Amino acid sequence: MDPVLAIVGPTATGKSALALALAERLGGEIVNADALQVYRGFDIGTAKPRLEERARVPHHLIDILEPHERYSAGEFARRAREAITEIQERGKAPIVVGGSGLYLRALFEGLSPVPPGDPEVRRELRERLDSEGLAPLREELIALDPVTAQRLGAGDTQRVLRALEVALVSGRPLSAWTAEQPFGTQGIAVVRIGLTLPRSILYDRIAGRVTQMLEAGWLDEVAALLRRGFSATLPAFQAIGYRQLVRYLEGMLSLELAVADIERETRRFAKRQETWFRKEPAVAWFSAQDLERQMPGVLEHAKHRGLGRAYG
RNA sequence: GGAGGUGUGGCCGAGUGGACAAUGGCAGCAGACUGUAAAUCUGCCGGGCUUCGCCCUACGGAGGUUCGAAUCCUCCCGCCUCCA
Repeated sequence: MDPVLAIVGPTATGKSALALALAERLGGEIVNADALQVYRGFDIGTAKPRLEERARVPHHLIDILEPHERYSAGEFARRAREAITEIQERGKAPIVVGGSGLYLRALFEGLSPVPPGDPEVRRELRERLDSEGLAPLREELIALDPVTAQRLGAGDTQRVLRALEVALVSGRPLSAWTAEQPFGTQGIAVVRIGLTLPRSILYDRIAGRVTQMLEAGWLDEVAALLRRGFSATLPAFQAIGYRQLVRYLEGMLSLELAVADIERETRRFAKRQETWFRKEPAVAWFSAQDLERQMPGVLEHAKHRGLGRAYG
């Protein structure tokens, strides 16, 4: 079986556009590797491909969940594998597109088989965090899983809670699970194409895109979601932009400050994505400044790396 | 012309005699990341070094007081407000 093509890179570089062009040229189908485009109703702020674009090429793993439903790297990897298999059975080329590094790693390298968490335990930990603070929880983690505790930053709330949850639910430390079957032991073959831009250009694009999103009715979108009764504390509402616009709608923040914050957080996010993908193995980087002109190089690279059958 | 205020590192902004190369934020740079990942977290950020430390230059400018000054005094320069 041919390897799977993956388009990676920071936000606002045009990954979706490139994927669409490639899919049309090659008779491919797109598998979305984005943590937020899965949610119905989160459209504008997630830069979700438009319906018209999705009509041109099949897109998978978009609009598959309601905003209150839970998604995760593992869930993504399972669904993406299914989608890839189906696409290949149809004789089409799967093209995975997304900027969520962990999700892509989960798909292509496989997560360690850590047992599922327990919502009840998670809720209790959350409550303890609110009442006692992080320090005692961290102490407990040091007792239950010193290896992981050592590894984590003292203030890393999210990971401390997660590690504690695993240890409490499974009776084994997270470090034991991951040691047993580390990343990479159940991977699938992939050819990675990376899109990149000089910082200054990328930052300009980010600012421009925020403006465009607002003009396209982003505020109405957020207001509509809240009106439907979805809690602003849902993970989906913690996404960049959504959390700021919620605060604006609640009168806690001026629109001007909200926009500035959205741009800033998006820039920082893009930087984090670059850091992640930079160390990712065998990414072939292409300039995102003129995607059309990059096509031949991208196709050539894909062919070289074993995508001959579908791309020949 | 008179009265008052103010001048801090790329920017904003704390600091009013020693613990100050100077809180914090922004901007910038680098990094971590195993099921919430658009999340969560970390480091650097005046200059130079042999970088858990040392040296130099620094808080508008010049002097002064003091063992010691971003912090007090004097003069000068810039900016702001009010009165004329």
